[in-house]
Amino acid sequence: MQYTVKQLASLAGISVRTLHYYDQIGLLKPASVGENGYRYYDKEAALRLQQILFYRELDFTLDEIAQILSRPEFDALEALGEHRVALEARIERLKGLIHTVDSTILYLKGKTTMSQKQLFEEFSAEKQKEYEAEAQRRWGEKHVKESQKRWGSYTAEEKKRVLSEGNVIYQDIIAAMPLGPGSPQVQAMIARWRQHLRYFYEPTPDMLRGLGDLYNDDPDFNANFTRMHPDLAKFMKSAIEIYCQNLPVN
Amino acid sequence: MQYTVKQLASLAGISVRTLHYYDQIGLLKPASVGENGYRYYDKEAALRLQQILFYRELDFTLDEIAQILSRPEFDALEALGEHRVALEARIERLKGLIHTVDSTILYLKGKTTMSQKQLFEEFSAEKQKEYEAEAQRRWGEKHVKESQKRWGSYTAEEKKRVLSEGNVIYQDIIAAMPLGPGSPQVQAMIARWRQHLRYFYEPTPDMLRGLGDLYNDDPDFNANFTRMHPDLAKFMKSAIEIYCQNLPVN
DNA sequence: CTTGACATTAACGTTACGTCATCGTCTATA
DNA sequence: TATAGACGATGACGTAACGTTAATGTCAAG
Repeated sequence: MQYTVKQLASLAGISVRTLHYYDQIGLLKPASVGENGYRYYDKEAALRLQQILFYRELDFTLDEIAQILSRPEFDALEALGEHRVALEARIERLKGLIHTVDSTILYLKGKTTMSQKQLFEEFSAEKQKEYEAEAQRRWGEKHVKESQKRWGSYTAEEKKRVLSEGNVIYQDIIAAMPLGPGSPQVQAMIARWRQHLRYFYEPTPDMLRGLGDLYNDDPDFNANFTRMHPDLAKFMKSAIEIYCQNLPVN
Repeated sequence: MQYTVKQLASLAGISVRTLHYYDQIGLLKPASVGENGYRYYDKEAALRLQQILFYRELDFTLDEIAQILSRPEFDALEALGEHRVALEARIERLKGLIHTVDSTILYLKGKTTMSQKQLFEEFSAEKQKEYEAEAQRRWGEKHVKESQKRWGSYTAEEKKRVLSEGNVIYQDIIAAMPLGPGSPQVQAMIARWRQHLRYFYEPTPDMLRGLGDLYNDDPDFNANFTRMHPDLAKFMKSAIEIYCQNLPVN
């Protein structure tokens, strides 16, 4: 029994174009081609198509499907195993995204907790000066001046936005604390946090470590972090340490 | 303070090309363009870029991001809410895929015996309740009550016999799959299967079709069928369809 | 003045097809 | 037998969000 493109397509619930395409990339060739150029598929081709569609539904790329079908069954098992891992990673990522969405929603709804607001204000007011003094002791004059300049050049509105972005990050980190400081999720958040710091200055790995210490040792900083979560400062420090260790050597 | 493309790009951790692209599509225009054609960004642009990157990390499309940033904050909330739902749907889908991957792995490992037992237990235990709930949504109360009554009136021994009979039918169908869903052999098995359903309720053609869909769409049913053979659910559906079409008009 | 870093635009490649557009082929019917 | 209409083919553009050359212009430093 032979199928034309239309027949096979409607049988499998796909479009004719898809069959053309699969022929084009060599994934599924017709059993024969008439001298009029028409494609004719046989049952074997139909079965191969079933396999293709099965793996396609599993979100394999057509390239991967070609690999799997060309190699013996053993490769299929291996590919499925790896694919499973990839799917799980995607789920974890999506879960993280949902969480961030949630905290952003909360923030936008103005449900910022008292503690957040406090962190907020303290950063923007005189604490900034103390912070600068502390930073100066730690990293010298140059960076501090830059920090001052950058921060001072923002309007009040902008400062508010920047600080609130920081709050979202901290809230995310708190939520991810059970996963451990070395978990990919937390490490990704640290990366985000590092990006965030650029509003203030260019952070070197050493400075990141220094901040980890600062959050623990400085009473004011420590108080702010503890207000959000009792273990946050400590957690940040170890997460930062791991983050710095995994940084490319450059 | 002005940034060149490179400066802003490395500040934000993105590529120059990305900035070019964002300019091109009008998502982020430079604050000014020199007469040499160079793009210059100011801090306002940098802040907007931060927003863009934030939403981008949340898997919003650039189109959506443009919408969100152009409308007031209220729209952002709405968008985030919808986005949350979409993310959850993606997770559910991925979970289903993982399940299918697992059963396919099991199948390829030749663990069919084990899988039969599992089908067995899941069908007989709580799954029966869920199944009834689903059936209720589909066909209303009457049939379900009848199903419950019939099924509930069997002893454990009888239930076991009925379920194992079902498994035998499915295994027969799997063996006959290469013959095609319209083959007389398979059609005879579908008739046998229909008889078998009478243990649960009186199946009308419409309900048979509904079952075909259910076996494909419901994750639990689908998982059970996929465990036996990756294509069984789809195959059942088309075989049922053919069977119903060839049914005498009464 | 040269060199090297950085800037620009243009254009193709990527994935898996959808969607015309143009044109040839087959089949049933007037 | 002429023709309409269904079906076949190929070609080419469009999609999303950039990556990647390529060719060329500009700027700061030595």
